Amino acid sequence: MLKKERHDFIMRQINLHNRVLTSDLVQLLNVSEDTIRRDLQELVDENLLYKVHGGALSKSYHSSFDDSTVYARDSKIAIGKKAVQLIKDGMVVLTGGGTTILEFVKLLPQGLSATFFTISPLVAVELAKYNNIEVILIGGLFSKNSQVTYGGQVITQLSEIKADLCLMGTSAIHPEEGLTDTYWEINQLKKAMLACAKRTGVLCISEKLDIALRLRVCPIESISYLITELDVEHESLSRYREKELNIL
Amino acid sequence: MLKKERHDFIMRQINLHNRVLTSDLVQLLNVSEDTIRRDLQELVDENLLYKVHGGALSKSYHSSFDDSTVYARDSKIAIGKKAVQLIKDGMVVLTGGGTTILEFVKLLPQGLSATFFTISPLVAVELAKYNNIEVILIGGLFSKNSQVTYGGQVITQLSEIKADLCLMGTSAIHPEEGLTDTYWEINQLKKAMLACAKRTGVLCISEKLDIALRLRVCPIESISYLITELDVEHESLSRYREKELNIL
DNA sequence: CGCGTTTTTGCGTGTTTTTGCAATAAAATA
DNA sequence: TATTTTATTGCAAAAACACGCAAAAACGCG
Repeated sequence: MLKKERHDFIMRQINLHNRVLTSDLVQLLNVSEDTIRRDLQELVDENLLYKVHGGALSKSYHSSFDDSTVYARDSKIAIGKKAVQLIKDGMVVLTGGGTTILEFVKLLPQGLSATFFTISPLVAVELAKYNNIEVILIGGLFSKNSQVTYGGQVITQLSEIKADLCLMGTSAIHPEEGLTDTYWEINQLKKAMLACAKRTGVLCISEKLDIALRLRVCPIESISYLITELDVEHESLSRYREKELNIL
Repeated sequence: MLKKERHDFIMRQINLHNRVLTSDLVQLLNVSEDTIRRDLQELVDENLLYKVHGGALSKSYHSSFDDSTVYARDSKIAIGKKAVQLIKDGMVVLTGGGTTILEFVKLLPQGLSATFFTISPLVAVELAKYNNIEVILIGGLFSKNSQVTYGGQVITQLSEIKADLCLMGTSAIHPEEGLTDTYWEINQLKKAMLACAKRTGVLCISEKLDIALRLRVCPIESISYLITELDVEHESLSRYREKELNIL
C-alpha cells in the first residue's frame, strides 16, 4: 500500500469518526506503530488533523466541539443514550428529524447492523458513517423549517414500510392530550410514521412535557416508549407512569 | 512494444484500479524501472495522473477526505459562479451531489424563485436556505461513498420528472469517450438524470478533463454545457470546443 | 543509400525515501 | 508510586529514485 493511500485512509477514518487510535490504524493498515506515527505527523504538518496521545482528532471536531449551538445538548445526549438501548442488531428502524434524533444517531454503537429509514437528510448523512447500517432516505418535498421531507409522496412511501421501531422527536406531549403538533403537514407525517411501526419511541426533553398544541397526532397510549433525560422516578413523569407506556 | 502502447496500458491500469505500482508495471511490461518512471513522468506532464513514491494514482481518485477543507475550493467557486448564470426564475432544475454542486448552490442569488430536485441531502439542506426555492429531495438508498441517494427507486422517481436543466458534477470527462464513471450504480443514476432534463450542464474542475473511466455515461454530444474554472479560450479545452457543446 | 540527428532504452552510481527496530523518555492508568 | 501504554529519537537496511552516459534503434534529408 502506498503512503498516499494510507494517508487518505487515515483521513477518511478521521472525517468519519472524528477520531482515530494509533493502535487501530496499526491493525487496519498492517504496518508498524512508527509508520502510523510518522503518517500522523505528516498529516499534522499538512494541517489536516490534531495529534494527541494515543491517536489523532479531526480538526472540524474541535471546531464543532464548541457546538453549544445545539440547545440543551447535554439533555439530548442523555436521551440518546437511553434510546440506543432500544436498538438491536437486525432491526428496521424509522426515524424523524431534529437535533435530539441526531444526537441519538451519533451514539449508536459502531458495529451495529440494522436498516434505518429516515425523513431527515441530516440523519441520513450521520447514519451513513456506520458501515453496517443500511440507510434509506425517504424523499419528497423538503421542509425549510423542520429540515425533513414531507407531503403526499412521503406518506405514500411510508405506507409501504414495516418498521420494528419508530423514533421521533416531539413538539409537545401531554398525559391526557397525547402527542400534539402545530402544523398540519407535520401532523399528517407523524401519523403516517406511527402507522408503519410496530412500536414507537418518543424522544422528549423535559421542557416539552405537559404541553398540548392544536393538532392531535395520537393518544398517549399509542406510544410505546417515552424517553426523557429525567430519572424514571422523577415526579414530573408521575402522570405518565399511570398510562400504558414504558418510561426510560 | 511501443511507448504509446505502454502509456495506454498504464492509463488503463490506473483507471481500472485507481492506482498502479512501478514494480508491477516493470513486470507486466517487461521493461526497466527507469523506463516506467520516465513513462509515468511523461504522463504527469500530460496531466493524466499523480505520481507518488512507489507508483502512481488516478487523478479522479481524490478520496473524499475533504470535510472542512474542500479540495480546490477556489476553482469550485469559480465554476459555481459560471453555473449560476444558467439559472433563471421559474426554472425546474435537477442536481446531483458533490462539493462542486454544493459551492454552486451557495452562490445562487437570494431572491431566486425556482424548483430544485436533488438526490443529495446536503444540497437539499443548503437549498432550503432560500425562501423562494422549492426543494424536492429524491429518496432511496443512501450511498455512503458519494452521499447521494441511488438505486431503483431513485431512477423510477427520476423518470417522472421533467426538468429544464440538469447540473451534475463529474468523475471524468474525455473529448472522445464522453462522460464516464467507475461505479455501475452511479453510472445508471447519471444516465437517468440526463434522460429527464432538456439540457445538461457538467461542472468539472480542470483536473478531471481528458480522463476516461470504465463505464460510459453518455457521449460528449449529450452534454449542453461544460463548465470549468478555466477561461473559455484555454487550450486544454480546445478539443472540447470542436464538439457540439457550450463551454462556460 | 549514407550520415548525422533524435529518440528510446538500460545500466551504473550515488541519493533520497521509507520502514522497522531498539533504546529511552513521557504520559496515562491503576 | 509502580506499571503499562504510548512517544521520541537515532540508526540501519531495503526500496525507490534521479542523473549522466552510452548503445541501439528510428528518423530525416540531401
